[in-house]
Parts: sequence; C-alpha cells; structure tokens
Amino acid sequence: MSEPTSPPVSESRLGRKAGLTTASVIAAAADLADEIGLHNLTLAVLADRLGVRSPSLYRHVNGLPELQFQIALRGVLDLADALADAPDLATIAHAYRRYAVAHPGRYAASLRADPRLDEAAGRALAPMFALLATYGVPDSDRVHAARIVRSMLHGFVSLELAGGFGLPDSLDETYGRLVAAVEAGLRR
Amino acid sequence: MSEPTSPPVSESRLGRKAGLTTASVIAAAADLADEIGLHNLTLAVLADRLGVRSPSLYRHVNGLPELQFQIALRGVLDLADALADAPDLATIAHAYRRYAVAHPGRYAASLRADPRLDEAAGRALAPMFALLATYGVPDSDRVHAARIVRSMLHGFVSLELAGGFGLPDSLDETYGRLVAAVEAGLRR
DNA sequence: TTGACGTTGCTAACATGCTTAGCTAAGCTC
DNA sequence: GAGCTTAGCTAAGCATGTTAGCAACGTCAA
Repeated sequence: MSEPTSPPVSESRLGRKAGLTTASVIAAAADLADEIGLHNLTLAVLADRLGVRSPSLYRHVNGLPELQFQIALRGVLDLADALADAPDLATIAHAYRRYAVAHPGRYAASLRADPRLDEAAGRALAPMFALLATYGVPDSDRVHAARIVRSMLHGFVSLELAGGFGLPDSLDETYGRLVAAVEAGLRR
Repeated sequence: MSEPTSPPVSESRLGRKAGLTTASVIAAAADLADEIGLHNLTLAVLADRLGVRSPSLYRHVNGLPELQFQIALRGVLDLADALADAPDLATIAHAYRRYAVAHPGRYAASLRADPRLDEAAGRALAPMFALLATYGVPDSDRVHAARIVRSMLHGFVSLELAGGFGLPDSLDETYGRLVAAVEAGLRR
C-alpha cells in the first residue's frame, strides 16, 4: 500500500514516540513547577504528565538538578523580559510581583545562586539600575540602593507566596504602600 | 554486689541505648539543619549523627514532616526570644539578621505557613508592633507597616542567605542603610 | 526497496530515603 | 529476681533518581 509516507513532521506525535525535545521538557517542567510547587516537582510526575517513563527524560535533560537549573534560568530570563523597559519604580514593582505570583515555581527556582545565572540576572537587574540613575543616585550608592529595592520587592513577594501574611488586610494595599515608601526613600 | 543503683540519670548514655528524647532529637535536627541546610537534612544523616538507625527516630518524632515542623516551631520561638525587649528598630533589625545568619536552617524552616505556628509567630512579631506604636503609627496602618518592615528584613536576609548578592560590596553597609531608610519611612 | 544508522523511549536494576511491622533486650518497678 | 515498658534494632515495602542496555522508529543513501 501507499505506506505512511506522511510529511516529515519534525515533532510527530503519531507513532509511539512522544516527540519530546529538551525545550519542551523544560517548558513542561516549568509549568508543572508553577502548578504544584518547585519542591513537589519530581521526574516521576513530570514524566507522567508527558506520557513517558522517567528514565526517558534523561535523553533530554541531565537529571533533576540540571532541570531545576534550567527552570531557574528560564525564570530569570522571563523576569528580565517582564521588567524590560519598565519606566518607573511602580511599573517595575508591579511587574515583579505579577511575575512571581503567576510563576511561583520558576520564581522559587530562580533564587538559587549559580554563576551560570549571573548574566541573565544582570539583565533582570538592569532596569533597576537604570531606575536609580533617573533618581540621581550617585554611582557609589547604586549597589546598596539596588540591593535595598530588591530586598523589599523580594521580601514582600516571598512572604506572600509562602502564605506568611496571616491577617486578612489587603495585600495590594500593603504593596502599594511599600512601593510608595521605597519611592519616597529614593527621592530623599 | 551493690548494683548499679546509680542515681536515676534521666539520660543515661552508658548502656547500648542511645538515650534519645524527643527534645534531644529535635535539638540535634535543628543544629544539623543549620549546619548542612534544611533541605539536606534527612532522617538518615540525622540518625547517623545520633549514632542510631533511622527507624529508631520514629520512637521520638513522627516522621520527617513533623520533624521539620518542630524545627520551624523552635525557630520561631528562638526568634521571638531574640527580638524580645528590643527597644528600637535598629536593635530589632540586627537581632533578626543575626539570628537568621546564625541559624539558617531553623530560619528557613520557620517560613512555612502552618496554623500551629501562629501563636509563636505572633509573639515574634510583638516587638515590631510595639515599635510601631512608639512611632505613633495609627492602628489602621499598623498591619501594613508591620508587613512592610517584615518584608524588608526578611527580603534582605533571605537574599543574603541564598547568596543572592553577587557583588563584593559590604553587606553590613547595605543593611545599615536599609535600616536607616526604614526608620526614615516610619518617621514620615 | 532495502539496509544501515542514529535517535528515542523502554525495561531492568540499583542506590538512597521514608516509613511500618515486629523482634529483642535494657532498664525500671515491685 | 519477675515482669513490664520501651528504645533501638532488623527486615521489608514503596517512592524517587539514576545508569545500562534493549528495541522500535525514522531517515537517508545505495
């Protein structure tokens, strides 16, 4: 018969092969980490979601630690995109929080210190340094100011994600005040 | 003979029994978490340190999650002690950071949200609310102000512990400025 | 068309970790 | 000393991460 000479689809999902790629595995892992939490992401559950047995993942990814690093890298890069071109502190701050809340798994992964993340991290921090320039913060103070701003954004978001704010008062309200307070500090 | 009628030592370590108690197991676990990191604390390594096989730990502790909770509880209580009677923001802030740096495992454990931690957490936060009163922050703003202060302290400490500050500039200097900025904000 | 080859996912197997079940013996009470 | 309580033990089961080697699929050249 006229055999299955179907067009050479690059990601054929018709046969027994799942058609995974390194990129698709990492993307699925990042999504899953956002859904169930980074520390609940196992190769077993990821393989299950991808319709594959866990050893098969090793064709595309070099083990769990490497996968976690890739999620972290993706997180930092995405965050850099989210913050890019933000014109003022309020925009940066809200984009930062929105990203972390939308992608808690990626965000959590991105916190690990790894020299391979440095370049991407620098890109994510660039808008913050640019911002400090617009406020006329002198060079010698930039590093300290950037650390302080980062501490505030991360501190709030981290506690929010951890469920650390017990009282029912509005988190949006608190965050608005935090941003306003930081801005006042920068305008000293 | 005059048998081993030795004084009823509550924690005899002479026989084959290791003489563990729930309290001593939790204390050892907390120490170990501080040394090797909370996520590296396993029952296996804890048992090893205590000179015991891991199933034996179940006589004293109800499994790993419960042990982690106990470390968290201990962390929150210790932190409450560290902050108690701190007269001003600078004292609170430096005690907070000193505790987290000295006990990173306990501190990390204490971040999990658990209703059973609420009472202890309230005790740890009390000095902060008392502080806000001395600054004349109105009742309606207290919750927001406390959250903001907490975000700043936790944000800095968390990034420091994670190795998130890459540049060599002095962290003490940054923290001093952060505390000063918060204080300025409270005096608005 | 066929056959060689590289790739992908598989099963089997092992190590480590958490946990439960049941045994043994140390040490206390009487 | 007899008996009870209990701390720690071994054995075993299950989950996960990981490696090794097998089998099927697709491709591509002859």
